Amino acid sequence: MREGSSRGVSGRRNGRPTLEEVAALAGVGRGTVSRVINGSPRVSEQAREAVARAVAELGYVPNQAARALAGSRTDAVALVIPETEARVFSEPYFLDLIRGVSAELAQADKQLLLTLVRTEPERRRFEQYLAAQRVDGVLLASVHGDDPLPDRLARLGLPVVMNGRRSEAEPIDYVDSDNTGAGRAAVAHLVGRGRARIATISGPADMYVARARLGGYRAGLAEAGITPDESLVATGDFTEEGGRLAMRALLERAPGLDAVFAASDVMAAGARGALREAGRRVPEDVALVGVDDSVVARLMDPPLTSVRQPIEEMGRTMTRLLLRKIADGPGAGPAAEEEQPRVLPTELVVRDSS
Amino acid sequence: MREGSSRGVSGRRNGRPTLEEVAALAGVGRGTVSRVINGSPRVSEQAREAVARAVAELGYVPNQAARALAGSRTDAVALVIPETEARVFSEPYFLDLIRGVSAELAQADKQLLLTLVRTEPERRRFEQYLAAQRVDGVLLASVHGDDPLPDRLARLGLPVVMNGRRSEAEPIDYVDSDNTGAGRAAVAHLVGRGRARIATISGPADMYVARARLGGYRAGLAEAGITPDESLVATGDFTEEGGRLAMRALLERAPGLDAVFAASDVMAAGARGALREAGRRVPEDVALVGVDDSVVARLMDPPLTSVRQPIEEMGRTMTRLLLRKIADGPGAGPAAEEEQPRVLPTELVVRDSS
DNA sequence: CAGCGATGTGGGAGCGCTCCCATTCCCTGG
DNA sequence: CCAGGGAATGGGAGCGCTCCCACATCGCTG
Repeated sequence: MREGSSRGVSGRRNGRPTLEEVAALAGVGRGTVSRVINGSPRVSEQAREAVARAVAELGYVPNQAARALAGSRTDAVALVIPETEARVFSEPYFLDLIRGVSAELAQADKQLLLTLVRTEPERRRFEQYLAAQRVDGVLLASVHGDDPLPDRLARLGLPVVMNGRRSEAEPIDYVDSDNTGAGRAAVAHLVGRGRARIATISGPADMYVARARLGGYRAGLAEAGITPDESLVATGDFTEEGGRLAMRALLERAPGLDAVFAASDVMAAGARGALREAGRRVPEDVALVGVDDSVVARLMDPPLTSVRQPIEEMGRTMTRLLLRKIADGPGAGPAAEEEQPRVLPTELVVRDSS
Repeated sequence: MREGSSRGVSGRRNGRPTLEEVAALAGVGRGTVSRVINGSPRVSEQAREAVARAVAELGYVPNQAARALAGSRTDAVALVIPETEARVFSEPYFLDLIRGVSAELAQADKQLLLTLVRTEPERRRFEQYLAAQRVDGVLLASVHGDDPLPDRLARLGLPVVMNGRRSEAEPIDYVDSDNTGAGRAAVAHLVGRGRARIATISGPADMYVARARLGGYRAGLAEAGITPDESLVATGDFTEEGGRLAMRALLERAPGLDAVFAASDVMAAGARGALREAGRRVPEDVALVGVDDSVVARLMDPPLTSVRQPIEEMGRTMTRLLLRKIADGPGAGPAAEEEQPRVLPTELVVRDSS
């Protein structure tokens, strides 16, 4: 009698209870149930308890679609990974990033919509999704120097936070790791190991991350009072093969080098191959340092000294920043500078290669 | 005049055009627009064109929430990765899987909802999400032998497809790689290389994938007419350290072994370390074969012979299967046996370790 | 030429919420 | 003792779609 008749209001397709039914069972109105569900303070203790009981008894879970429609918010956030540029980073990078984002979103009870866009059509389709108001905000990973997407999204009024930046003066909110510091730390370490002819294998010059690490390398040399030598600078494309080729070029140009700072572990792995070919021992003849501290570094022979980035933490931080922007509502502009650290510190992990 | 007045029907929060407005501009009814949008054949060519023009002019994109609410389907699919068991697989595994799933979903214009569940509370929360009808179906990765989740979901009436199975007689739809074949191929290769005392480092016995690979190893020996020797079988936990310990145990028990089939690349890496400690050369003294063909295999010294799984293809196949189940509607039962291959072939990649 | 099914169409009736206004009730101060 | 103002509440009015029924309209058949 307590419920029964009021329950089967209509021949519902699926048997899930609705807010209305919870209200009936709790003996209150729809509004009150909604308030309880959404944690409004304007509810009596008594009503709150009655509703809680009814929710438990019916196993009520609010219908997300209805919420989104009525409230024009989705409680979902998109993480966009342009797959074309995925190999830029050593392999586990994205999984770590996803892990951080996912954990932080789960905590806030938001959904993660993962979007790998590899082709232009997929990209267009993705913009359609955004237009269909499927997400409250967007996280952008691995943004290239001239990518127009971030600005386009921002202009749409959609909150956006990027992982990494496109240039020094990035107008859009971002979270990055201290790439300059990474280069400096690597060089300082090598200098401390008594190396003097320190080369570097940099990434493509059109990527900020590559320029920053190269800048750190130069700064490190300057701090150690070492005269820079451009023949010690080679460029790779963040792939293993690129690292191998760059290393060969370096050995040819500057056979006297005694250390190499590679801007990624994967390039370091390539470089290691080239060194082996050339009969140079690591670390005896040439010390080697990479960036990322990925599996690759641990598995190399000898294990690679590498500068670790707090990837998962970047994911978490990005997500916090985005959620804050979403909560602040539209027109709030970029988040205040101080609120969150935008550039996270890196850390040198010393192994046997240096 | 053509539109104008009929447009600003209400002081809408956000300026996106609605189906109603498209209908007005096209000079047809709401129903017709809906039919055109959803590709119904019951529309005259003339109406279809008028609607198409109006859609283009207004830049109309259907509101997903409204669609989901009215149509009780979400056009989204969840991929669940239990993070606790993530290390079971070599690192790039999940990214490859995600890649395959994502590509296939994008093609079908569905959204990917990625859910990493690592803790019990997160898991419960996830079940809540499902109850909130946020997805049309679920893809489950890395399912453990006694995981009740698949059955629970299936009982909820939610279409489910798993990656891998829990046992030989898996009642729920799955896509797996030919783990038995992987073991057989590895052993056949080693036999072909003239090895006779072939050991194996298996995974935990409560995981089907481990049992299957071990079964393949045994079958391979039988096919080669080699008498099995249980002292040549050790068990690891799919980690590097586990591989190392297992290898040490094997060397102790069966010093005369001349080859090892490790059930994962990562365990092979651990085994390689133990072999080095023991002064055994690879491949001269002991030939080594792994499974996964991951980065790890390529970077080992010497590069590791490994059995490749078509991970991305598994992701694609799972997704196709799930989409089909969703399209077939509830109560359609498990998909017909023949429609899709459930067990994808593996492939031996020979490198210098054997 | 009436009669019928096939085909195209418009629009009502929801889907299950949130928003917000109106109402009720109770406590305060004058 | 009554006006006035909060606090708690009920419920109407949508949100933008899909579903489906009812209503043309057409070309056939017998």
